[in-house]
Amino acid sequence: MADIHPEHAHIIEQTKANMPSEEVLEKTAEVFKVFGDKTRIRILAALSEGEMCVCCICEILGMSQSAVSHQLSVLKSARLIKSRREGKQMYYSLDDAHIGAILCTGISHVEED
Amino acid sequence: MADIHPEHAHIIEQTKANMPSEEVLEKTAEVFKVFGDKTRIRILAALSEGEMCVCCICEILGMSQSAVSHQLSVLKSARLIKSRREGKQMYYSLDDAHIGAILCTGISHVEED
DNA sequence: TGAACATATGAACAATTGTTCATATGTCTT
DNA sequence: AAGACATATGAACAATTGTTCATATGTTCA
Repeated sequence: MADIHPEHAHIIEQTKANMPSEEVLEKTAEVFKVFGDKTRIRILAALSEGEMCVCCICEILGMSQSAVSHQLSVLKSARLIKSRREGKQMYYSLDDAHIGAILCTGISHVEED
Repeated sequence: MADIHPEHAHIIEQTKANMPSEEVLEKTAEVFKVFGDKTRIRILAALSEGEMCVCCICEILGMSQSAVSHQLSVLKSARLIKSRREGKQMYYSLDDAHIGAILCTGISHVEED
């Protein structure tokens, strides 16, 4: 590992001081890890159109109920979506405004230039 | 897989029509996958304070030069950061405003409630 | 040119992850 | 209460990923 140049020392200290806590960074990485899968992104993109039941999501994605349900549970554990029961069906929706914003900005980054 | 209720049919069609292309969703998932690692999040958090050389990043993270360099190359391939050489040193910085925004919103989501 | 420095890269290994299949849970209707 | 329906969950397998170690590339200065 390279030596630390004296003129870098205070940048290092300053940056360390301004960084969010290790706990926050760890949890943030966990959240993005959940965004980092095509099936889950497709689910989130569908839900950004509005609340939806599981069978609709399966139909839109063209995937098995089991695969979708597993991913819904991952999304819910990470608090990216929330659920509501109506009779036999479960309706899912984005958890809060952050989720739509993150998704949107990510898509913009991909779509631009 | 459950049957499609008639009242759901048009929601399904509508949502399918409004979804970004498969290619965009795939690429978006790839971008978030890159955000989904603690080491890379720490690097991005450091770079959000400003441009920085590799040895500073190693020092801030307390990690080996090799591990950091590998992750920098992942971040760069995904166009989350860009680099600039100055003599023997490489300086890295966030690629564009989207990256800081995504990171920031993710951290906010974690820090709130 | 050669030595020293800063960073990059290839191979390899352990650990994590997404899907499928089978089955369980919870809800409604008769 | 039983059967049908909608969704959830456990086990298992293939595939992907992050780090380490060793070494290569590129740059400066004597």
